[in-house]
Amino acid sequence: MATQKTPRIDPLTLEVVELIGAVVARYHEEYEEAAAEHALTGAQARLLSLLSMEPLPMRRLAQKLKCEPSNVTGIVDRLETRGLVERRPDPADRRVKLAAATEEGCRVAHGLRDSLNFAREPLAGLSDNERLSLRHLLRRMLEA
Amino acid sequence: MATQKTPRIDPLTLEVVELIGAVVARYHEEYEEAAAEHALTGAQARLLSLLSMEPLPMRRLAQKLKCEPSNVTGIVDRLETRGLVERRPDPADRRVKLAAATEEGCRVAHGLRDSLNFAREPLAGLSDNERLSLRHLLRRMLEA
DNA sequence: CTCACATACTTCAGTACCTGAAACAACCAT
DNA sequence: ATGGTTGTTTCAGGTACTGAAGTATGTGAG
Repeated sequence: MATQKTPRIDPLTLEVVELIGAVVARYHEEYEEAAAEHALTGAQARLLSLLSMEPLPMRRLAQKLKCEPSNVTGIVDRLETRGLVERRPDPADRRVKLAAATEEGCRVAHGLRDSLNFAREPLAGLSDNERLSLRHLLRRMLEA
Repeated sequence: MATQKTPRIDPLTLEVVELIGAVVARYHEEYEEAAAEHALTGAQARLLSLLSMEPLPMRRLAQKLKCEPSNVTGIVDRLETRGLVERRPDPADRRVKLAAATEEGCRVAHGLRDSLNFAREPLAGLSDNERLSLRHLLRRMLEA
């Protein structure tokens, strides 16, 4: 177990991994860029996007963002200061605070989604058939 | 221009974008996880991986990481404190400091690459033909 | 050669993000 | 009622990042 590292490096797999890395890098780049256009950080944009669908307790936000609840407090604080998010009491449980996007917050979230042109640009060059097989392959990768 | 947002949302494209988002999320998750196993942050892991190929001036590192040079100083500082990276003078230009992975740094970088199992797990379920067409599609996406 | 300008790196102040521990309030089971 | 659990916040500590200022070195025009 000591001498044999990366037993057989299938060159095809290696290249695919590299390509995925490139896609990931590009996706992130464009996401941060789109967020910055709306004066949001990446974390703020992700959180606001979640809230634009439905209000969520802080706890759930932390789970979805895969971080500690204490972290969410700060991000929501900053968004609340800017009037994009508000905290509402949960009628069913007085411990819980529901974070919800304000009307303005929803507008910003939609603008963000629209300017997230990673959708159009790189996918535009693909035919419908190519998109179909891409969908199939990505699904298979993710179900593993 | 006010009423008509996201003119026609091709559902197929939308789903593919969503799937790419999921792949990106998963990739990042696993990358950070692999880095953490070696007591590295994501930024440190990326920088160390670059240096494990060849020594680079701080300036080049900033370009590759798409951040300010002043930021690289701090990351290299932390890695240098742990003996994973060292600063060498550039014989050709005394202004330049070449950051280079130490022997220990190279070991950690290789360990990182090995434990980056996003390669094996999700791609393992794909046949060679599927990998080939995935490669083709990713290439086409990136060349745009 | 010298002077002005550009380049490479660092330092510093300021912000955001993130974690883990501790505090607090509210829920819930016994 | 009591004791344990859960949801949120606060705080301390650390990393990441930017932009401005500072230092040292290279370089080109005169």
